[in-house]
Amino acid sequence: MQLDALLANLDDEQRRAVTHGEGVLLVAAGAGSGKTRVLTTRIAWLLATGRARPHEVLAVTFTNKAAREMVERVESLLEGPLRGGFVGTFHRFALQLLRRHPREAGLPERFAVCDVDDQKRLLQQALKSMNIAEAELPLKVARARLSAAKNALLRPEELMQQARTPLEERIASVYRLYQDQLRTAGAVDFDDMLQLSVELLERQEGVRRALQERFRWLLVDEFQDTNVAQARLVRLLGGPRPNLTVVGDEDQSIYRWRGAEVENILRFEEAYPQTTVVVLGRNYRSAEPILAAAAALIGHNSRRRPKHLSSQAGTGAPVAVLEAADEIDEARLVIDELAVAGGGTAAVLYRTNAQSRPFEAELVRRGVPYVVVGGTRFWERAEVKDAIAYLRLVVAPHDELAFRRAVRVPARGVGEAAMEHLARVAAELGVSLPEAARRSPAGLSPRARVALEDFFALLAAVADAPGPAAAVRLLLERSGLQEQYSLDDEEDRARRANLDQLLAAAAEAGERGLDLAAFLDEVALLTDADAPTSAAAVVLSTLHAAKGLEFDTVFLVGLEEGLLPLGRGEGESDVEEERRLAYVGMTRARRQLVLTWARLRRLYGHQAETRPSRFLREIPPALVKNRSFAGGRDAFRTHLPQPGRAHTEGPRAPGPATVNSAAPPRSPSGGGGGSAGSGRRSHPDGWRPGQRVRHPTFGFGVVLQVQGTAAQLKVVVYFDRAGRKVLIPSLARLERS
DNA sequence: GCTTGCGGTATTTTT
DNA sequence: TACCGCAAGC
Repeated sequence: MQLDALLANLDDEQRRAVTHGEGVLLVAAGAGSGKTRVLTTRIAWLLATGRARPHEVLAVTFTNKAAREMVERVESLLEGPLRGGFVGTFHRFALQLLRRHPREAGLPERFAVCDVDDQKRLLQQALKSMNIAEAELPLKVARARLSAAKNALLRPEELMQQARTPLEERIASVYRLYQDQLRTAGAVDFDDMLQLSVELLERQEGVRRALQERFRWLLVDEFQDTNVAQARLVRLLGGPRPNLTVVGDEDQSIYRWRGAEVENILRFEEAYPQTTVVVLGRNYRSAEPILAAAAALIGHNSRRRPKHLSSQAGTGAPVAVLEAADEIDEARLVIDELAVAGGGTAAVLYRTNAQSRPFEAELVRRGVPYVVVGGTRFWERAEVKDAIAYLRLVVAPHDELAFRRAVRVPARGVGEAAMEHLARVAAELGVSLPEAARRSPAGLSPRARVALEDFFALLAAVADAPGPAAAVRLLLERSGLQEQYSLDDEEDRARRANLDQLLAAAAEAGERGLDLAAFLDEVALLTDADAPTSAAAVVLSTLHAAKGLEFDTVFLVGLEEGLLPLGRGEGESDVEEERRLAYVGMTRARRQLVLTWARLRRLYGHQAETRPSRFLREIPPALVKNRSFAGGRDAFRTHLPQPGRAHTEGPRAPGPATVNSAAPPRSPSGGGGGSAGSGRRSHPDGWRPGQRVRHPTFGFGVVLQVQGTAAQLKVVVYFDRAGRKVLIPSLARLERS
């Protein structure tokens, strides 16, 4: 691509960031200022000008989705594939590094990656063996503390030294024990990946040098969310004369509770004195009043660089504030308003997942398609993890955690007693737990012994299967994992279908040339099928999950003291993070922003009076159109559009009578709304949003969204009875109906 | 060793 | 209100 063309559509600031040469660059990118565009164009520019060769580029993001998007956009700019460099998440980079140098990192050759469940189980074991009661140190707290320690690069000894109270000492001891057990199991957890990578690079000069020489260009997205370990990793990779670009916005830092250090970006110039700073100050997303309101709000934070964002998205309606009687009324008001808003994408954003309920109920009642972002995600579902545990054991025969999980499901008569016996035998023989089980030692019940023999025979067969798909298919057929779920129960059928999806994912990985081990590594780092950026449905999402998305209309709901900001207004820094959260929510809106609160809210079963959020007061009245309904619902509702054309594809529509009083949220008029993968066009592969389909397990549904093409084709379907599913039509038996 | 009932507890969750 | 994790029965 021509250089001119590459730079043609950038504003001055963006261009300055993109064409910065060597050295350290901080791009302070306000909401909607074209951050991703700058990052991707910069990579393309570095390559196109010959400053960087592809294999010298290391770009890190936080999510797989962001990484994927980055690759796609760079490739489209370059009009060709991007090969040789690394674009991916911090964790993927770290895992790759550890896989390449397990010895140097002090790990066994084929170490396992343990998931959250494994982690909890190990930790629980540790707590139990130390006789620590749940009341003294709840599992959750322990996990959070250990994670925080690891993210801060503290080893058990160091944590012990820092301990001020007996409880802190206990935590440090738990940490040590947990870590020992993890190593004995030959496993690393998520936080280890980063911590061990840092240690590896600090200790092994050769490895460090090699990486520094290879990756001459580093780029980091969402720098405001980095923790100590990640910042340190970046520092080590950069070496003495880094070519480092970081992009971020402290106002959108919302993961402090997970170890993110806003200081990393606020004090970046202290850490890298030679930094050039480019401020992207033009917002291309939100209409003027929305941006002004958001700016006024975030202006109340003190831990930030003062900045000006100017709207390039034109004027629009003032921000509306709606007062509802209670949370049910809130849902009704919002969906009413949605009907009036007409056209474009829309989202309801809330602080806590529990708030989605009334909205779901109301949307179902009216037959409006909707999508809930988050919830229990595919890869976290028990049935999927059970199957994965088997596969892990095939790849790493000594994976104790996988063994413990797999052997329990389906129940085969190997329970706690047998496990304890095996653990003793393992300790005596000095072998791993699965190895002990393989030897079928004396002292087991005959039933357990036979069960174990069958179990390992199955694993051997799976191991011999050619490729991941065959392995999964064999596993599902022979293990009973599929049969343990009935065909009558709705939940169970969904579980079966999820296992089918696992098979589909394995097949897809196989097509990409991955073997079973590589497939599992990928799975370990995967969390979700893509969150929808836009769909022919209303999006319900927590504020956290909405980061990075945008919608024509946004409803930010539950603006009450105690809910947003959440909690009991303890530390001021907590309130600042809550304010950032509200800010992130507001700046998701392109054309229209509606803020709501309810006078009464049912929380944990009790209804209580609320007070409007301080955040509402922090927005100047001039920017807001207040529409309070003292008596609840009246005048406004009479403005409801008439039912009109039936929107028959509505999910869970029991019959025409209840179908539709709200217009389809993405109306055919479209307007300026159609950005990502726009919904209505018919798809070359024959699937299009709105189409009715049928699936042998899920029954009837409607296509919400079509992503990708050909073999990569995925369709998002909202099933009347099973809800939202992402399917791969080439594998799932999906039919038009 | 696996299913039923009770009580305590409640954020947010990129990997 | 709802779920989850623990304690007692088949």
